[in-house]
Amino acid sequence: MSVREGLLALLGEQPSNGHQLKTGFEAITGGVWPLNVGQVYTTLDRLERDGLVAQAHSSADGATQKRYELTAAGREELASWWSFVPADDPPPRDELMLKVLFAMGQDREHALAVITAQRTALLSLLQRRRREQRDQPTDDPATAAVRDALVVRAEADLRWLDMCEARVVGMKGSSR
Amino acid sequence: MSVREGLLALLGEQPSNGHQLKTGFEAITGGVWPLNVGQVYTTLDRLERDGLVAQAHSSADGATQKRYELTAAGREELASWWSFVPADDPPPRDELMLKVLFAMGQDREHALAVITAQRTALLSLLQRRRREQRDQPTDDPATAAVRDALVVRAEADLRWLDMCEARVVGMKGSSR
DNA sequence: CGACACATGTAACACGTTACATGATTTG
DNA sequence: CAAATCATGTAACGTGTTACATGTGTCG
Repeated sequence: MSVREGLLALLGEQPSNGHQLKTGFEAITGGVWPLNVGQVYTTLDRLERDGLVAQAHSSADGATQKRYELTAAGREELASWWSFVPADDPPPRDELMLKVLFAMGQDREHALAVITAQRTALLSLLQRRRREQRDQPTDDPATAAVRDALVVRAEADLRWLDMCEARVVGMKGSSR
Repeated sequence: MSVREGLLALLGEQPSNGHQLKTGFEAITGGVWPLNVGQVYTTLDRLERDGLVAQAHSSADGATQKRYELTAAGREELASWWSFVPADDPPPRDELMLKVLFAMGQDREHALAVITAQRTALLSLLQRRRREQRDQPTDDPATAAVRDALVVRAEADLRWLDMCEARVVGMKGSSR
C-alpha cells in the first residue's frame, strides 16, 4: 500500500500527471525507491476506480497529457493516512528476521553460521552507507533522512544479530 | 516471498502436512506472524507447480492427509536461500519512513506534527513490548529473539525520528 | 535526423490475504 | 451427541512488478 499512499500524498500537494508523480516519488525518497512508471498508471487507475482521484479537466494544454487531482474522498483518505500510525500488529514480515528465526529453530551450528554471514554482509553494507554519507553530502533533508534511516536500521539489525548469537550460545544442549 | 521461504525451511526439517506447517511457522515466529491456513495451501500449490516440493506417497496413514516434502530442486533452493543475504537494494518500502519523508517534503509544521505523533505511538508500543518482555518471560529462544527484534527496531525508529526532527528544525526558512 | 526525455498505457503474473465450504477425528 | 480441533481446499480480490507498445516534443 505504499505506492498508493505516496501518490495520494503527492497529489495532495498539487495536481500532476503520471510522470511528475513518478519523478516526485523518487525525489522525495532520495532515489532509494525507484518506481516503475507503469505502476503509477495502474495505481492511478485503481485510485480513480475507488473515487479518490479524478482527472482534472485538462481543457487546453498541449497534447497527450492528463492531470489527476484528489477528490473530496481522496482528501479525506489522505488526511486519515497522515494521522494514522502504522500499527505493527502483526509487524511486517522481514526476511532477515525470518531467516535467523528459522535457523535458530533448527540446527545450532547452522544458526551461528547464518548469523555470522548476515552480520558480515550487514557490516559491509553499513560501511558503504556511512562512506556514502560522508563522501557525498547532500543538502536535501529528505535524502539525508533516508540515509539516516538506512544506517540506523542496519545498526539495529547488527545489534539484534549479536543478541541472537548470545542466545544461541546460551542455549543448553542438543545441537539438533 | 516470506511465506514461501518459510515453508521451504520447515519442509527442510521434515515432511509435513499443511496444518503442521501453519503451526510450525507460527511457533518459530513466536506467534507474532499468524498465518492463515488457506495461504499455506495456496503457497504449497505454487511450490509444487514450481517443482520445489512434492507430495510424499502417503501410502497408508489414516485418511485425508497429505504429506509434502522437498524435491531436489527444493533442497537446492533452500540451501541458496540460507546463504543468500537479503540485499536491500532497493530496501523494502516502509510505511513509517514513507510517511515521514513525504511530510518532510511538504509543510514544515506538518512534518513536525507527523513526527511527534509517530514518536508518541512508537514510544507506547515500545513500553508495551518491554513490559511484555519483563512480565511474560519465556525460555523459548525464538520467542525471545522475536521480542528483541521488535524492541530494537522500535528503538531505532525512535532514534531516527529524533534525527528527522532535528533536520526539520534545522531547515532554513519557508514553512511551505 | 537521431537520441533522449516526456508521456500514456496494457497485459501478464507474482504474492498475500480473507472468506467460505467441506469433511474427519477426537474428546468432554 | 455436540463441540473443538485437525485437515484440505477454492474463489475472489488487492497490491506490486515487469515487459512491452506507442506516440510527442525537444535539442544537438
